[in-house]
Amino acid sequence: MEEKKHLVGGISRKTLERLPVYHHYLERRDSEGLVNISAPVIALDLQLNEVQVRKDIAMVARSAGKPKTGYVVKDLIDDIEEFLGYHNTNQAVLVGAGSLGKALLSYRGFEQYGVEIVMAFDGDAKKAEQKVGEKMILPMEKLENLCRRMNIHIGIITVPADSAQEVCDRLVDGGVRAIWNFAPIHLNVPDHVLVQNENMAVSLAALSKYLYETDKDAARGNGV
Amino acid sequence: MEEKKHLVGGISRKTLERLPVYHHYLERRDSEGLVNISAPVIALDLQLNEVQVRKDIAMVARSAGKPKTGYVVKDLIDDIEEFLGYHNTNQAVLVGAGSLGKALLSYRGFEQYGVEIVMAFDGDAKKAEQKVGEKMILPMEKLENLCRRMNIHIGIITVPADSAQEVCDRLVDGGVRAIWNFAPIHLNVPDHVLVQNENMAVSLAALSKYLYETDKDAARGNGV
DNA sequence: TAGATTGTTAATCGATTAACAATC
DNA sequence: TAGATTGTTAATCGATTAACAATC
Repeated sequence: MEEKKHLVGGISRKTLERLPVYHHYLERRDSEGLVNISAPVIALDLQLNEVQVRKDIAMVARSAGKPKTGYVVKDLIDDIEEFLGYHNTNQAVLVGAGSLGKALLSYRGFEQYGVEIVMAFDGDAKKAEQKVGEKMILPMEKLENLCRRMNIHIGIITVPADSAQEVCDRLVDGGVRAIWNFAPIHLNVPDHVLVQNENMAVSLAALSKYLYETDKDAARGNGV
Repeated sequence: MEEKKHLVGGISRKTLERLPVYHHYLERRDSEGLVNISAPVIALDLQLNEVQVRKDIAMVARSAGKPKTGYVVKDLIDDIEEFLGYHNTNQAVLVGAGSLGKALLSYRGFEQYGVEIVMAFDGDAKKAEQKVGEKMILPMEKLENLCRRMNIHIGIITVPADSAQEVCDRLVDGGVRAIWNFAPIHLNVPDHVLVQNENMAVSLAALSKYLYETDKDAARGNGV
């Protein structure tokens, strides 16, 4: 019953993380006119292990690579796109039209990955009824109802941590099955709902920590 | 020589990811007036293993927990903040004042984690010399020079993937030692530089994939 | 005291890397 | 053919979980 921890659809989380990186890399190599590519070359350029590259590719490729020549770049791109579902667009709603929320609303980049934000919700009456780009900001009251009626399955949470769990519950009530959470908080959800944490605090923590440690080492080294 | 892969300052990456989650959780419990807390309770609420919680705490806590009573909530909060360096602020620059970049510029939340964005750079002359909130957007020419002069060690990359590597190189030239990369691309950096990828494409891929798989399963189940 | 909880050592699990036969 | 590269099986490594003695 605790399946979804490491695997999403039979593929390890780590592999899933690398696929978009391969994808972008291959697109670039393709635009340079490269036709074939081998695992060792990919591994070298992306600083990965070549066996790992081969195994990742084996998870998604529909045709095998050829010894000596490697893989067909264009095929690999297609296979990754197909596997990640870049072509079947999912509609999403965003809750919390603060600065981060508005940025995501106006960000074009997501459609490339098959996700389209169609509208936003915000508890603040002043924000509601405004528009960001083409997208309406609606009052929270309409959330569950609209999600259900429009058959929306992805919710993006950009509210402060305090209200994130409540928003999460309401999204789930509205039929949302996948949640992209920008609040630095653990969300409790039913088993059938996937939570994807975009935890910026984590990244910042890692950065600060690294600088702190290296500064400390440097100070020690210098005898300062 | 390949140390920094899993560990940042002696602590495993996974533990580092959980620390901000504990931190926020403990702040909430503290605000509820809770004085002591035990690992099993934390584990239950955050859906983690209790031994894992205890080990994570052991990495950062300066005083041991007491059998039967557990840990002092306030001490734990202090210890995590101290460990993650929330108190020693690092200045950062941001490169790429598109919609995402502007959002991060105007986002208040980072200062809480010890990172302050002091200015931004953009190649577009029209954007340069504008301001977002209190923060100047400056032309790219000044990047290396200003980073050096202001002794800035964190660079945030929000340019399109095509120019990310070039921007990265220039940040490193400017003396930046930690890079927060929002472009969906692998960055090559010298050994002493830490790259933290905030790979939104990964999250979206996981979400899409999950929905696709569960829809597929449902369709199979229904015989549709 | 009895029992909940700690910290730690040992067992398990998953992901990465190495070794190698197959093949174009 | 010779050798680069594939796919796969086995070994290693790290992180998670289980087991347990110590203790308040």
